[in-house]
Amino acid sequence: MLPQTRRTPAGAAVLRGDITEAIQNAVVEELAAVGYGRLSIEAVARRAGVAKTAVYRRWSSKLELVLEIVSGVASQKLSLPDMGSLPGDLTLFLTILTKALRHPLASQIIPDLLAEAARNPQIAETLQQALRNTQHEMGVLVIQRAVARGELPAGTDPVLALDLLVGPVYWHLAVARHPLPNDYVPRLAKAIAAGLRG
Amino acid sequence: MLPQTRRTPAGAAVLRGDITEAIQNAVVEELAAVGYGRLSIEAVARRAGVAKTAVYRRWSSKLELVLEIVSGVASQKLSLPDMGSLPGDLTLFLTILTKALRHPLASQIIPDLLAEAARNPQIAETLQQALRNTQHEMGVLVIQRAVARGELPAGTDPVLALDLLVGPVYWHLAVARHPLPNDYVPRLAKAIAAGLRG
Amino acid sequence: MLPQTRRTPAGAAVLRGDITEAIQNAVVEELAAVGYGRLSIEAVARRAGVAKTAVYRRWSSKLELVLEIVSGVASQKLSLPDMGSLPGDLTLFLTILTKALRHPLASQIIPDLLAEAARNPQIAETLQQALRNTQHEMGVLVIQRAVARGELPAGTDPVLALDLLVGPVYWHLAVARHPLPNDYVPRLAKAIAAGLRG
Amino acid sequence: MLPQTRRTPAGAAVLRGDITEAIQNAVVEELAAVGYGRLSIEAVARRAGVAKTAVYRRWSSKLELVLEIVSGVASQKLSLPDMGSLPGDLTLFLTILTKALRHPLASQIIPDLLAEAARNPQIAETLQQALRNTQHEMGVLVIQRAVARGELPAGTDPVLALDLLVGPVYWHLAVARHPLPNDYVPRLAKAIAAGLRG
DNA sequence: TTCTAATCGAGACGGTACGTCCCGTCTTGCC
DNA sequence: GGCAAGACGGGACGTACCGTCTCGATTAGAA
Repeated sequence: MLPQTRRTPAGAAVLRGDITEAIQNAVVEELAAVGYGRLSIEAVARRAGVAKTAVYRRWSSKLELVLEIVSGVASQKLSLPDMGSLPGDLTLFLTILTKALRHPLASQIIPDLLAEAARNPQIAETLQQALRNTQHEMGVLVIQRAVARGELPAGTDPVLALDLLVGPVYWHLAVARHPLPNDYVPRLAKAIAAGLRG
Repeated sequence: MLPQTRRTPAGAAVLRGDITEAIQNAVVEELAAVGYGRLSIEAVARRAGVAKTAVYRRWSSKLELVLEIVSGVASQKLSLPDMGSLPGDLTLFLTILTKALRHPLASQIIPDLLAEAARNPQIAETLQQALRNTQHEMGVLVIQRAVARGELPAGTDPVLALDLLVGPVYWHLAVARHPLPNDYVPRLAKAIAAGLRG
Repeated sequence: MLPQTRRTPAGAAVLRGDITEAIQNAVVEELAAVGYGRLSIEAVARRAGVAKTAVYRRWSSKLELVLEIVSGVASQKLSLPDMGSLPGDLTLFLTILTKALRHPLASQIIPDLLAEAARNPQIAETLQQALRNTQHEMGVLVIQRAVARGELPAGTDPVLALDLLVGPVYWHLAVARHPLPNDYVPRLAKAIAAGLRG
Repeated sequence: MLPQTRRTPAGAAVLRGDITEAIQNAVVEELAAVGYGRLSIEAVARRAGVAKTAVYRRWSSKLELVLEIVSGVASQKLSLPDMGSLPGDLTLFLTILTKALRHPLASQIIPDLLAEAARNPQIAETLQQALRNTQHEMGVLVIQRAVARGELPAGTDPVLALDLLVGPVYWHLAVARHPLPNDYVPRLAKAIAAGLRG
């Protein structure tokens, strides 16, 4: 039996149940293209090859639409393997972080959502949770391991440590928007390790 | 002699020539309120208590409007007095930076413009220049002084140093949007100094 | 089954499909109020309680809008029952004419459209057609009947006759804007009959 | 001594005191071109090659501007020489009337002012006076002479007579906008004389 | 001759309407 | 019942004029 199909005027055939997925993909692309502020259900539906009613039947506003997608990403708790030493853990963490921040969609969408979070508490809260489930947990884990190994003093402030870990890379990539120079990650890892120790 | 005034139908009296200023203030407020993407000339004019034509007579698009304002801020080259030692210079720099980033309008507008810069090269370029004239120059100055004093090795990378200087604070305040804990600035200054030294 | 309705934000319920009619009524009222020259689509939409787009979806200019309405009136070909004698026919004709010209909207709109016709050929043409379908055909009919009855000579010029029939009433009501004195219609009918007979 | 001149940027030299006259000419031309409803002081000033302030210093509104011009025309009381017989007087009167109504500016402006009079009492009043000073007085004179000569009965209604005199010509020229056929005036005069007599 | 007052142009101001383009909402009718 | 199609009200666009108002320059006549 053939899967049920629908035909758009352009002739494209889309699997029936894939409408939800098509919309969500379209949302991500639209977010990257025009940002949250200019994102419109109309454009999302157009990009997904779907009628507006199909979108509104699933989500009642563009806020809901975006939050559900961000939440989906945020809920993936990441784990960080133990590399045996603070510099090793730092290097791995920074490598993962730089890779994530260099992903084209992420680098377009994240600053936009952060900006929107400045005026929309629901987006802010969802993003905080996403941060907590990713960078925060991973970063704290790195610090705890280093303290346990005796590489860092017991009173090391995880908040300050996290700022030192994530801030420079975020600033360099997402704000200053420069490419990473050679050996950036290991040199940064070394500096952070020294900074936290001293 | 009284200054010449104009009277709006509503009876408000506005100093002539202040129209330009009123518009620019309105732009800043609108940017903070709704962001660049949703900023409309119509709303700016309304908030400034001015006719749309008065805006279009001065700027031909909302991009020009915003760029001129950002450029205005960016052109104020700041100087940093020499505090005599690296920790002193770092503390002063971080104090200025945290104060700037905690300004309500700045904390609303900067992330928005950064997000917009991801898809608008002109905004990106203008922001880069603004950064260069402020954080960048000040930060490099701090490093050069420390090298001259022998507090840092001659080969210290100013790029990495700047990322360490600005990144954590920006991340903490503008991204994570948390208040600064006690003694944050001196502790961060100490950690950065240690990190840069070795 | 109840008729389908739409609800405006103000709560008014308007029958679907009546939008076209509401717009046309508004056009007539606006024409009477401010004339063709100052008629604006915006005001029409406002008066009709309808969005501007709803107007532009139907007509592309105020000229089209007005022409369609005038054409609508013009297309109603009127017939004139035979009263059996020239004075009778004349009286009936003049009665119908005076009634039409005393209608408040007509007396406001007709002079305005005539004035506009002096500089707009399309309006002029449409009005000519309207005249032909109403006064002209009826008037010629009256003359033909009288000739057939032997009340008027065979060579009676219908053009001159029509001018005598319509001109005085139009002048009195629409130009001089005076009310009709007592017995005006029968006295005028008698004079015209005598005049045509020679 | 040369007359004092002023120079416009375009280089045209205009006699100083002629500004008033230039404006009034421009008003007449604008009235004919766009009608009262769309007439604007701005366009008048432009056509006259004069600044808007020069107009507003003399008249406070376009109504005043137009009324003064119309009044100027209206104040010229016309007299009609006695041709010795009713047909002769009628023919002369109709000849003058048709000549006036065929003047290009008149045929453009009169219908427009009549239309405007339907919604502006001041214009209506001024026009009535103009009519009274021209057609009305002349027409009544024709009737009175004919009564005195015994060509018309004593009880002849001057109002009805005037409608018969002016209406057909106005209708034919200004409303139906047709050219006058051959012998129109004498044939019309004959018909009117017969109509009034019988 | 200098001053003052009037008048000129030029043009910025607030405002209204233009005709267009999207948008979110809602209804309809096909499948 | 879900879907597309599309009309609806609404809002902003950027433009074009308009009447009002202010300005600086030029002129004319009085001091």
